[in-house]
Amino acid sequence: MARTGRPREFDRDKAIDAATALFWAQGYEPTSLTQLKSCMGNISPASFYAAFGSKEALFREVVQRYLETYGQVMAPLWDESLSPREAIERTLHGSARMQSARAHPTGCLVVCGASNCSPENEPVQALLAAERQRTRTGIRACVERAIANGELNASPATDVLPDILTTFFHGMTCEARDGMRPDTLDAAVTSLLTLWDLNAVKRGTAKRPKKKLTD
Amino acid sequence: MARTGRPREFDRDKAIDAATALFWAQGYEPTSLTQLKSCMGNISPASFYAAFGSKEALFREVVQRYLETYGQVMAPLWDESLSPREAIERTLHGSARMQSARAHPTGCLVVCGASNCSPENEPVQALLAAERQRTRTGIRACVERAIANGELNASPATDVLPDILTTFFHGMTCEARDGMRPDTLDAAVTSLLTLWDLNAVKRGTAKRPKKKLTD
DNA sequence: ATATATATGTATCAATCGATCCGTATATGA
DNA sequence: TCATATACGGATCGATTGATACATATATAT
Repeated sequence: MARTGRPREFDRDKAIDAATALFWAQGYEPTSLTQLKSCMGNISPASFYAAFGSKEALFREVVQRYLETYGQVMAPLWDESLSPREAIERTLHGSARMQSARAHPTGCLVVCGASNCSPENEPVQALLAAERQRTRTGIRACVERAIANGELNASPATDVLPDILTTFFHGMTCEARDGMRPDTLDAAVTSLLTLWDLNAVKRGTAKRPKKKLTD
Repeated sequence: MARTGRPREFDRDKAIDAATALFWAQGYEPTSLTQLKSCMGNISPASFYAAFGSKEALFREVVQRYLETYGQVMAPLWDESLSPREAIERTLHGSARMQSARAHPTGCLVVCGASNCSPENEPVQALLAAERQRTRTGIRACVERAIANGELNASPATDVLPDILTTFFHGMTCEARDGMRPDTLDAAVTSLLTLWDLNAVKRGTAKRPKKKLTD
């Protein structure tokens, strides 16, 4: 049964998409209610607050939407049907291309969405920090699974491999924002994964590139 | 000869240091004049504007100060008395420890000082972006010098090496801000540099670690 | 002593911030 | 038809933003 009351005159989903683009490009704090209402189709303050509650509540919906769409480039991290190497590879390549694509703001909303924040908006910071931590955990789990699988050697190098991958991953936001091209970022990912292969257990059927590692 | 007029009642240098800490921790836009005046010793608006001109002008002085102090961890990049490998190594290790030190805000001011910015403050963004570009150029120059010196092979892997190093370098800000410990970040740098050594030209006197690469 | 130059304290500016109130419009349910 | 529920337009809230005005205080220069 349809909901009672006067129907909304704007598309709530499209409004969230528009807000996502704005928050993604500018970050949480610099994005004003005026800008938001404007990009959502010049809706009134009353409509805004009735539909979303507050700026922070809208941002939380935006993050949720982002994670369900663009953020799905990270999904391979938690897909245990993939080999750990493939999971990492797909995640990094996918993220590199997504973050540097020109169809939307560059970089990662989770990394740069609230990187400059007043103390009063610490909860917003914390929301994104928790999500970044989830990524770290996912990357580390892949490496540990590879060690458990016998795909990677256990060694000091594989101990720090998650930190390297994570640091590089988070650095892509800065590079993409500063204009690095998708192909360039993608090639960097490919080469970085040499660090994985260096520590791969050598077998007849090992997943190693056919070309020389250094080429 | 001493300057005419009533002398300033606060220490301009210390005020800039205090402002640096604040801008570093919060970023340009979220840092208010009220906070700045407060941390500078409760100076008045008149004193502030007489001494610094504007919030943006102060920020430019702060960036200058930062580059001359903390930012000097990057100096090896342009020190041609060092081998390229040493220059990169010292820069990354020094930056890793500086950015994660607890004596001051974590991360790099140049990376995160204006990462969330309204369109109206684009010049501030541009100031830091130009500095980041300078870093990229410096890193690339080191790699190219190493190739010219014969320390590194010219190859697709060395072509993308600057991009990998730069991306990792810029990612350290996120990791440091999220609490990564100095030793951890430092160890990641050490391991990342394996990518350099993989492409080092092999000679009897080559600068290669004595231990196995993967350890 | 007087002029000049700079700094300070206080009050205040216009603009914008996120958010709320109120009267009205438009839908459904009984 | 009338009650209920939701959305809308527009005015406005108090707080804060970066910045300025003006009178006064304190130094040097002549």
